[in-house]
Amino acid sequence: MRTSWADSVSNSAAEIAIWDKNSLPRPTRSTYVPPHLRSGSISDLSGPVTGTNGGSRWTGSDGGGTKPELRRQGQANSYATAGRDAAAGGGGGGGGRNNRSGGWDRREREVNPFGNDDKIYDIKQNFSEQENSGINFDAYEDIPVEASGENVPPPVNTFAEIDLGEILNQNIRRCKYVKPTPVQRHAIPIALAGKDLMACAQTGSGKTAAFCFPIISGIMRELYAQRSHVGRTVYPLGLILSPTRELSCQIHDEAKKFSYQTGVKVVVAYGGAPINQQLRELERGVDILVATPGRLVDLLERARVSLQAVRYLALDEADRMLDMGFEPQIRKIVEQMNMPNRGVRQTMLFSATFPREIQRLASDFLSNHIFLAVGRVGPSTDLIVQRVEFVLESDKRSHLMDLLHAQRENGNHGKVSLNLQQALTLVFVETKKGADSLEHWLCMNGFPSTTIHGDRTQQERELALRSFKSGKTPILVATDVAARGLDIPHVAHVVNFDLPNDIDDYVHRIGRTGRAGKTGLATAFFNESNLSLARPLAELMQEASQEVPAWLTHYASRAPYGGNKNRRSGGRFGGSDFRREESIGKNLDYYSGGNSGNAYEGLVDIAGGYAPGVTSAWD
DNA sequence: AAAAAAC
Repeated sequence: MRTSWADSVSNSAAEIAIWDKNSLPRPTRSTYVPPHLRSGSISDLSGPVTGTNGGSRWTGSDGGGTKPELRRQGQANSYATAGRDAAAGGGGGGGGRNNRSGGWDRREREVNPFGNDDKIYDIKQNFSEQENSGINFDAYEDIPVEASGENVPPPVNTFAEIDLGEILNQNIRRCKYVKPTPVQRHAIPIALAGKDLMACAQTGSGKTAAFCFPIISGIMRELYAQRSHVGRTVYPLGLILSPTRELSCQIHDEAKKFSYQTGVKVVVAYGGAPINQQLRELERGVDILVATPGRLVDLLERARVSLQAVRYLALDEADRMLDMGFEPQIRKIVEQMNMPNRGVRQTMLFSATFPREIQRLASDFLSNHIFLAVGRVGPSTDLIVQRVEFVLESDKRSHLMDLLHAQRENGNHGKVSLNLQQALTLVFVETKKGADSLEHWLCMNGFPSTTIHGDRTQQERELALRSFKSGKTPILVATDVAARGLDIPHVAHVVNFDLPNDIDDYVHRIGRTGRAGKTGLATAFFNESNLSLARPLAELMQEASQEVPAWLTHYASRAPYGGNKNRRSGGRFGGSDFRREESIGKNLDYYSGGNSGNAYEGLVDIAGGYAPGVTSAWD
């Protein structure tokens, strides 16, 4: 039972004040409240805990030009700790809140995310290297990059140049990151400069880090960004949204590594799992919340989370988040839930694919953003070999069986490998029912498989993913729930048993292989029910220097024009800035476009005029 | 038409 004091606080003082740190006195540090005292009798906290303002400094979310500082009002029971301030200095203390005496310690020891969590990922032990050191950086040297917008900060070449501070540098070393990937080289300076960002880039090349490091660093540096709560409502400073539960988990796992010992607390919330545990986790404090939209809305409606203090918003797989199914929910979260306005918060959108319509939608959430596109790895050949085969619906199963037998006999497509390193095969189908049925059939025919789709319980989904990752069931039959973002090492083969209707989905699906500089194979079963995909698929494959079968070219040439309805934004690698494209449409003058001052491009002649609908960078 | 996402 909450005390009346707490109730009155939550009624009257729930606002997060925004003020200018330069013109207002800095609040004195609030009293630390150890976790075991928090949910209990708050009234022990000697009433108003500090605060220099009278509590009337609420100014709404009008930025007034410069980015204002978001602050808790003083009179509530803020329990921000001193840890972050010291941690931001990067030196002396050698750690964040958790290392500090009087910190969270003892009761809540931060689990070392680099430590012995190999129960889940035990297959890694069987592979020769850590994942990240396996990245083939040479392949990244010459990739094309486009960045447009005002005052684009130049890219960096090393992590040292970025100056994220010693604690983050240690985590970078622990992650075995040697040097930043292309998306990191470009995106991190942009994000650190406080700019909004729309980025097309590969997930396999460290996209998560590209938005996590700036957010963590920003929260550490910001002396005024203190963790706070009012009653049972918590106020995260960073919010990361993703379209599937598994992807949210994955981002959370990574973010925990990046934030280790920084004192920045990352919590994940998603549906299908008991909410109580997530609530407890939130109550213990949250700086960065990683969530799927549905569960977040639930938490917001229960008033267990408020977005009022959000300073950093990141949407992963942003084009999916803004497509027809998700857009209303995202709009609700971003525009109708008290989140600071664009321009006040910093917004970062990441995806491999950014159709122009989605870019236009997304610009509602952005303020004078920089558009960044990082091209695919390698100039003409690719890490993913794509094959298309004409397979009648009725022949699909036996054809798959042939492939799997051949694969089994060849080992990993001819690669010399240990038994342990058996190739993982990811099979995409159209429907949940189809997934179950194919999985059952494969198992009956001697191919240990499992399946992941939205009709399975979350427990089943997570078990399936673990079983697949570990190699216990080296075949995973999946719907599009697994198409995006999931980083599953050692997927050697992606089979599009049923092709998707949207070429972007195809791009994301095949991107589950050929990750982190490794090679992969993607096989698609094409038949007359995929006619609308013929043209974009043929174009995509041609662009990626893949062998396009004559019959596919034939279908493509006869395909109805509507096959291009999901028209991509043009440009040869991952799309280009729709603002620029629209200005081209108006006056054909490339560089006089209103929004694209000071653009730079690397290594690619953007003005070359590529057909719309062609692009080849994947997430 | 299907998939995903809350209870």
